[in-house]
Amino acid sequence: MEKTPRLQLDRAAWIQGALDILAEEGVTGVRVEVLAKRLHVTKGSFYWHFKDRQDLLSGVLETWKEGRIRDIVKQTRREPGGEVAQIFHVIDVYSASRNRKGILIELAMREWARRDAAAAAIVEEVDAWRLRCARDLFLACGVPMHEASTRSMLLYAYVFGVSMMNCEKFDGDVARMKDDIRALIARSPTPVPAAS
Amino acid sequence: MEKTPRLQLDRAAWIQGALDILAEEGVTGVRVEVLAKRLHVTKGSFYWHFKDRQDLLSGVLETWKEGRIRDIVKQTRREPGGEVAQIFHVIDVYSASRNRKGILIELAMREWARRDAAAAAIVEEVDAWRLRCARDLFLACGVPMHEASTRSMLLYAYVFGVSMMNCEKFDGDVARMKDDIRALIARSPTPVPAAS
DNA sequence: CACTTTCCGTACGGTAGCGTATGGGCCAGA
DNA sequence: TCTGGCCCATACGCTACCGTACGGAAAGTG
Repeated sequence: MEKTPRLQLDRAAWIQGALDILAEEGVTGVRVEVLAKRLHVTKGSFYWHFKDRQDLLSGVLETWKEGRIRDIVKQTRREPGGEVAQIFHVIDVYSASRNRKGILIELAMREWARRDAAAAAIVEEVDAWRLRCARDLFLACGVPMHEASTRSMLLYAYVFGVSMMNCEKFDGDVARMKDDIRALIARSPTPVPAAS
Repeated sequence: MEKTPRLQLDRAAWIQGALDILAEEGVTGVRVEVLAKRLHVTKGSFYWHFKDRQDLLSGVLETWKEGRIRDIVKQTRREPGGEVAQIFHVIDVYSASRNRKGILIELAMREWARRDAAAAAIVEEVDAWRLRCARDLFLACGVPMHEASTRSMLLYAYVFGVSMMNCEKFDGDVARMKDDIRALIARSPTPVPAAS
């Protein structure tokens, strides 16, 4: 009762290691022999579990995709009454300060997607899920459809934009600026009294 | 009267080629022999102009930094009366749709900066210039200091955020959404009648 | 015409990484 | 105890790079 999961678990271990390296070095850094050394085994093991390097990378893509979709669904599951607070929460969770490794993987993933069609497709799919989920939150706040789309896109673009900047030396009060921006994005200036 | 510039021009040619590859493949892609092949010469030439690969990369950093600083200064040089229009202009110029190669270099640069201290310092410097220039534009529009800082950061983060997304399949009317976002960022909700 | 400097080609040693072949330990089941 | 499948180690050939050594052509300089 452990044989089949044992094999799967080993594939998962390789993939997890690959994700670690991906965060540190990018796609070009995930190399079979380096990864093997890190897991204290040799290539012999790797080529038993995987057909080749591309096979591993496909596994990484699939694993990442499923994890990200599960996560955004979880983070935006509506708890009645707290919709606005939840938008703040989402911005925090996906911000660079916390969740450092997640952001690094995110960036590596997009760098990868720029040069690989398969990765691009996965990233696109994840982006679509996230944009939909964020938009649904705005809709639940009473923001009309079109503006909900716009704001969710701004939210998403902003979150990834700041993760690429080292803005700590721009102005002393970056924290307060980020709060202001967060409020600017989450606030609903057209509350719409009621639908109809 | 051509000797000194001739040598400099050759270094510049190598650096230009390196920037091309940087846009396509990232830092790890700029390799001496590959670059040489692209320029239809051999490594022998390269190691005449450069001490080693790192020497080339340093040149790339320096060249890019100077170009970017010159550019942001040029794009935000105040033309009296058109400050708001100029903010729109800046957003357009630094947007992903046009200037494709520039954006690719930008992203590659940041990927590089994440793993190299020298590159990180250069990027930080360029970011600081751009944030200052953008903030000055908002100030010229009558936006108070603190909000000018906030808005310039949002502008900057947004522009680079969208450049990382393939949002074309999220909603049919991405163009209109982008217009709305642009207006949201550029608009000044606290016009401030006059200073004092 | 020598002589030097500039610039590039060729050849070499060395490392890192991919994928394959092959063997061997270990454990289950007959 | 023997056997076959599971999992990994070792060894090999191959390619892509880096950096160095050296030689040679071309062009300037006296």
